[in-house]
Amino acid sequence: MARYQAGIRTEARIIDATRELLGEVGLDGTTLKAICDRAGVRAGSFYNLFESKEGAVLRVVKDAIRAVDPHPGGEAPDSLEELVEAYISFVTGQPDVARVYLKIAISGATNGSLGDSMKRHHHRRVARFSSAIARENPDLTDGESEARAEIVLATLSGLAFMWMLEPEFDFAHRARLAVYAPLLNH
Amino acid sequence: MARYQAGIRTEARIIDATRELLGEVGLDGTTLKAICDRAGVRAGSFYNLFESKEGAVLRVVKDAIRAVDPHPGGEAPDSLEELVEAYISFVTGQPDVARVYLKIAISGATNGSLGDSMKRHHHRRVARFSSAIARENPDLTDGESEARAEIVLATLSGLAFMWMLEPEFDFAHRARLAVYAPLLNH
DNA sequence: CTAGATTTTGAGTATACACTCTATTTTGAG
DNA sequence: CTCAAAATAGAGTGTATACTCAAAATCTAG
Repeated sequence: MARYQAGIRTEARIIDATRELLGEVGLDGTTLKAICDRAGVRAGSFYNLFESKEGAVLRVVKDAIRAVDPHPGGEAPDSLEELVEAYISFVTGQPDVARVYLKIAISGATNGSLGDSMKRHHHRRVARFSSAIARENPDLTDGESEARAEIVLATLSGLAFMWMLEPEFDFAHRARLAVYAPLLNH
Repeated sequence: MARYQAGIRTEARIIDATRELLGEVGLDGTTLKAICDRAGVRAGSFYNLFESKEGAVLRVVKDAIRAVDPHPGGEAPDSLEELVEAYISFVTGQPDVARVYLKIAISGATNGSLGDSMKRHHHRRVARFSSAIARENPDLTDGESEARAEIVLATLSGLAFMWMLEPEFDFAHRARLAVYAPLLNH
């Protein structure tokens, strides 16, 4: 009944390979053969450990979603700065996971069960940022806070996509400039 | 030697079907069968008019890229406001084409010849926005203008992605708020 | 109307995919 | 050491894909 060490190590290698591939070549490039080749495993071993390819992909994607928002309860009293810095740490500290998150956010967001999951996650994030902004700017209406939260999140996402386009793009620097400085001169 | 009307109409139907599918289900969901079914055509007719599936996809994608930036020469003396309003018109006025542009920007941007094309397009756009910002803010250094251009473009892209996630999202309103108002209170 | 060119058809090909199954090897608790 | 359970290998299955081709249908200039 107890699992053997070999199987546990193999499972980890498969998950690593899946995450790397999702970040490098996206969802449709992550074929079973590619996963098995990179993990140094045959198809039979894969299916001894996972019910389907989708199973491995979902594990990686759910981990990525969780990594970008570690307190889904919404109880953490984060400031906007903390939220922004957490996102910057996420992108710069776990680039593999971040790439998976960003690729899936678009390619899988508009259809499938993954899309619903992404939508819920997005609304949680907007609410999170919105309440932080409202806390720091008590004169704003709910709608104004939410609008600003959406704009901050859109900017961070857009900059992260630029970073994906060119890995040398200084995401952290641009993100701080965008959020902490006014967008245009006034 | 001269082409027949039937073939020209069929070609247009195939291009329309390809554009719709790319916007609805993305690159990998746009199969040859799906294109032919929607266009009311058999595979043989498709290949009488196009060299490959990629050929039809590239025509649609290049049209989409051209639609978002109608003056690639860079000679048009656009203001930032004109550039932003042009982008808003693009998203709200040609949603099909915009969806194709946004989907491909991510799913196809990191690999393949399409990726290079997208990178060049991106740099052209940054330069375009950057020179508009520099023109309107002569006290900024080149680096500062470019940074602000990247931030404006990231925000517009991010908001457009939110619009893709939920078609009811008021993209135009949020975009104007983001660009013309300071991001946070000051 | 006619004939040559264009277009359309639809069965057929090759390949890649996710996944299965059985035989074999490896593991580790007793 | 033993042996049942767990893990692995690798050939094999069915399906979907992009693409081909020869024959039939359709078009349009003259």
